[in-house]
Amino acid sequence: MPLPEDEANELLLLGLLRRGPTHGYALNVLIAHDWDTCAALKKPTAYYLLKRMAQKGWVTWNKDHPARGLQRRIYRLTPEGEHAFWQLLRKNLSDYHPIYFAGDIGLSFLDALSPHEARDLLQKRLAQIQARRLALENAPAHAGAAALALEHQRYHLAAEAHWLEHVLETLTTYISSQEDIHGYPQPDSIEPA
Amino acid sequence: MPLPEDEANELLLLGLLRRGPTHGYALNVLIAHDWDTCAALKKPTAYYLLKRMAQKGWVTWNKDHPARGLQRRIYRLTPEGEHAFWQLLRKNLSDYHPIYFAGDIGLSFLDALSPHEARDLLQKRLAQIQARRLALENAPAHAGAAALALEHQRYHLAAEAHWLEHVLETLTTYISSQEDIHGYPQPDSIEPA
DNA sequence: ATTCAAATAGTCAATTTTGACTATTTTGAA
DNA sequence: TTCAAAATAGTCAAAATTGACTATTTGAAT
Repeated sequence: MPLPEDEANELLLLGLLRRGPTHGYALNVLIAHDWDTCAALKKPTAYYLLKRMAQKGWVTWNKDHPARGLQRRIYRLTPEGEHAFWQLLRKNLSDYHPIYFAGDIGLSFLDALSPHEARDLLQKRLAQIQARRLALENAPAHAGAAALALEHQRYHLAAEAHWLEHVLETLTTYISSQEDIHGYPQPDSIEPA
Repeated sequence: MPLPEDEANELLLLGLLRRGPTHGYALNVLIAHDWDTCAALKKPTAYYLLKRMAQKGWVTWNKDHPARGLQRRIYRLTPEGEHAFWQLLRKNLSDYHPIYFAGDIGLSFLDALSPHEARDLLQKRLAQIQARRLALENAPAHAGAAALALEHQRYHLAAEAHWLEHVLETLTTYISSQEDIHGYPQPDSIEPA
């Protein structure tokens, strides 16, 4: 039983090969350009998966013999690969793939820091989210295929920004209440000896 | 330069050890119970990371000698480990960690299916999201620590559900318009030979 | 004509991850 | 008390992942 991401990556490669026989470089460039928002598939991993799918009989390759230029492998889908594509697509669409937020670990230990420092750090995080949102707004609308994925990523980032803003509001309110009590701002926490 | 998830997992282990010396089993049970919504850290990986952090001088362990019961390692934080905790915490909080949705790969190839089948499959996905939301609503509010992470996961799942509902609405509208044109529902697509 | 950068096409060693496994101790039911 | 299941504590071989590397070809500037 492979991981869900593993299956998704295989699905991506099969889906791209379904458009027609392709060589490895084109696959990797396409993934890095048009799927950069939803796939973290590095080049060596792509070649590894292609080899593995070849063993499963889903893809084959043959060397081309260009009159000029580098010799290279032309990968193509087999009928079994076409079948696998449909199965993986149906599974991918019908399953929910849980998300783990690496950033939530830090939030779990937020109370180890002073509210002031926590707020400053999270504001940096929020700025990065907003920068990413801006970048995606200005991104050229990837024709058809990845459009839904792009819309999803935008929607997600908007939700992330809203949620972080809410957290920051809570923190700021707390800081204000502390200032009221003590009459002066709290110093930043120093790492205990 | 380690991966962000890697750093987050180290941060988690350090943060737990910061509460006091602990043996491996307790760490793993805690992670599986209280951090299951934000960390995908398996037992062998946890032991691997503990060993690696021991090499970095961040943690040490000594065997205990219980009068009865299994002998086991008691892991504890070194001063260097305490220092590393602060560094990793600050980095984790101030950085945004991009998310890759495995489910977006399938969405990119949605047009390979009939709108009818696509709708049915995505409705299954939505049902799973709603089930997970319900489970999290009824989850016992993990005391303090992971509360923010839980809130985040809830917020995220609500956004996911809303977005999928929007996609499904678009699909359904499209299906209706097709029915208007043809006067009868489209048959489910058959996998091409 | 030469040279330097970029595009093309992958490979490999080292690291990371995990499913499956071993082994002992405690608990609780019959 | 006896036996089985669950809790406890970790290990290991196999698989997956990737940073860094090699090597050739093309394009463009000089």
